[in-house]
Amino acid sequence: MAKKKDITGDLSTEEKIKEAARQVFTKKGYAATRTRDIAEEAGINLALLNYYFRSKEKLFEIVIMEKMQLLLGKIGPVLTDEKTTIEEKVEDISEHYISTLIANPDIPLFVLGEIRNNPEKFANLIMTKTKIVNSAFFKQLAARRPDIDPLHFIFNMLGLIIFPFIGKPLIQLITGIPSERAVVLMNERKKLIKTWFQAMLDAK
Amino acid sequence: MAKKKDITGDLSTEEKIKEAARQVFTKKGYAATRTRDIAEEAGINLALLNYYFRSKEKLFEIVIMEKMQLLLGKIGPVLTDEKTTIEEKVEDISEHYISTLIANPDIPLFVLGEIRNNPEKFANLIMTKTKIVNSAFFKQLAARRPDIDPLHFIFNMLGLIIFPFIGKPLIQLITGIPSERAVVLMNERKKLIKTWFQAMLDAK
DNA sequence: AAATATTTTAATCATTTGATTAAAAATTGC
DNA sequence: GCAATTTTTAATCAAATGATTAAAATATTT
Repeated sequence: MAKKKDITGDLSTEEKIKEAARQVFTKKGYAATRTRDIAEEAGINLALLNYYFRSKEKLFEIVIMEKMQLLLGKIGPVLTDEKTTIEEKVEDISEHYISTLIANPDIPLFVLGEIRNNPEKFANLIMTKTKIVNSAFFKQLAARRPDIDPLHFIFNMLGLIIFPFIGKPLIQLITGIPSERAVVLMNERKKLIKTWFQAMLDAK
Repeated sequence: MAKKKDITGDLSTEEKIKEAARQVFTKKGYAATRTRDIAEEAGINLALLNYYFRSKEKLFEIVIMEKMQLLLGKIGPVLTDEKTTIEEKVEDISEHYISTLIANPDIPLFVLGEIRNNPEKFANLIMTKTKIVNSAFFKQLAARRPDIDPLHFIFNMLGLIIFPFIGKPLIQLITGIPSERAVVLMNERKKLIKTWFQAMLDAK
């Protein structure tokens, strides 16, 4: 066997390809990505991509599942936790996701775009992973505000957290704010969202 | 001249192609769309697409500009209006956009995705169209809450309005709510967002 | 060091896809 | 009704793209 491991900090060929695929796929989406882009980004011969991963589709599968896990992995357990309050859940999710998204700002648009292009494909995966409607969070919201559909507050929370990352290219074009300031703003939101969410819950 | 107009309710060939292009482009994005898809959707010969519009790119240009206008056209004038209050602006934008997006739910993901893929292309267009940072809305927000960056409230407003439409495929997969109920929810938000926004503004 | 197994490369294939062309069909002006 | 113009069609092109192959290079085992 001549298996090369990632020696001396350098990545193995396989890992170089995967990392390049993460970059290119998340930035441009599946359809706009050419396998040659990935090969170039990874600095490897195009044929190696198929040697290690069989096909563009298979490589994509790996990347999208990773990113989906990153976007959806945390939410289920938190929302179904019977022991925490609404406020604790919101703060937990807010802090966790903003940190994750600062490190991976392209994920939401990427994942949501691919779901749009292929809803059937992800249906099973997502449904098993997260059952919001029967969660503790849902019941807590319904008890606190029986007059408003709990889904509204789910939308609100996710909108406050995720939208800035989706809308960033637009807002950055409109306002011209530098990306360092954008990061500062996002960090501020970690705490602010909790307060805002409470205010919305109590609004009459 | 043998110019065919859309007689007896039927569309002209040119308009049939444009309408098909709207459908396919907004649903799948530029890269994932094949000119053959559009031709098939329009029920016309593929060559007619190039006969009327020269190229896929040119046809796309028309569609994306239309949709961008729909997404961004209203916001500038409202935000720069010196005569209206914060609350009136929020209500106006909220009602207008939710109505528009119920009729065109694919627009946000489409437009934001294409901006992501080609930020330079839209830079000029967007900057001239909307200068939020010097708007009356911005100043009003800064006066009302000097302790919080007004951009946060821009994000909040747009997030509350737009996110449900972007996240709908995801939420629909997660919750399994039927799309009629989704429309009901979106209509409810028209009024609710105004209240929520006020609550966030006053939150301490 | 020789034999074997693995990895990498350059060349090439087959399909897809945006676009063109030349001829046919339909429409219009006279 | 006939000539001119416009629209539509079928066939085809050229470039792009995902994938394969056979040979070369490299690493591993004995």
